[in-house]
Amino acid sequence: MRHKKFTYKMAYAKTDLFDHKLNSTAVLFKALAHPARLAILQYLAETKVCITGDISDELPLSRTTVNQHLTELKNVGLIQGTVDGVKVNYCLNPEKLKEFSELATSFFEEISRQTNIECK
Amino acid sequence: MRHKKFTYKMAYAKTDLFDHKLNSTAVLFKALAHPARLAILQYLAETKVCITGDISDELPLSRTTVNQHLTELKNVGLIQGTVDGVKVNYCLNPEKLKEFSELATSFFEEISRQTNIECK
DNA sequence: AATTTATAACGTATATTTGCGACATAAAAA
DNA sequence: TTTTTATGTCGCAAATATACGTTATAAATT
Repeated sequence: MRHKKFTYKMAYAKTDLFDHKLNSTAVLFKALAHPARLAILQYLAETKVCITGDISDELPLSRTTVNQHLTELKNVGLIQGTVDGVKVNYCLNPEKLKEFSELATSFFEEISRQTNIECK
Repeated sequence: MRHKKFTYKMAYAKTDLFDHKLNSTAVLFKALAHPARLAILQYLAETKVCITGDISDELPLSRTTVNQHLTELKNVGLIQGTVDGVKVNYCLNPEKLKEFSELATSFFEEISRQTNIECK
């Protein structure tokens, strides 16, 4: 235990106690932490044409759930949706995608720099 | 709704319905989806010397919670722990780290291939 | 105007994650 | 041997995540 000066009783969500960049990176990884969301991204990448939300026909999930995942991806900016009458055309956001890719890559590079570690 | 032939009543954890590689990738991202775990990895990378579990002194979290995060990282193979008497020396697993890095990179590349998408 | 279609929003149930204190264990030190 | 030290395990509480049905809304179609 050795004298912790932190005595919060609240549980969970202590993300504000960490470095800003670490949080951003974690948020990025969290957005990609579900196969459905990865599948959605892949689907949007394959069908170059922007596709409406009925991606649910391609996934073993209900429309509601897919919509929820879409919203999550939209919240982090990985995809965009433009309204077209009743429909919504979704597509990838290349800029954000690149930004995220670089963030992930830099994290891996940063911690992979010293590989000469021996865990005896 | 358009005629879904999926009528599971069970909620949650439908990961078995997705592609194996997608699941692996999602598991990887999930392991990195918390700032504490990222901080632990960074700490282990900085202190080249393998360090014991009292990484908790470096983080605003209790020893128990840190231990939990360490276990998660151990479960996916990102870190290793070798017993040394009462202590446990933790260190990064360079191979797994590289493997994960490549998996992430290939995913990003795969979906970033076609960037000429216009979300009109 | 009534119906269809596509989405989003709301509410709910369940599973998982996060966080922690308390206790157990075992090696090392006194 | 008693005490200290370092870890791990257990159980609990609270917050989130996941999944889905139902309902609401609004554009398009009939």
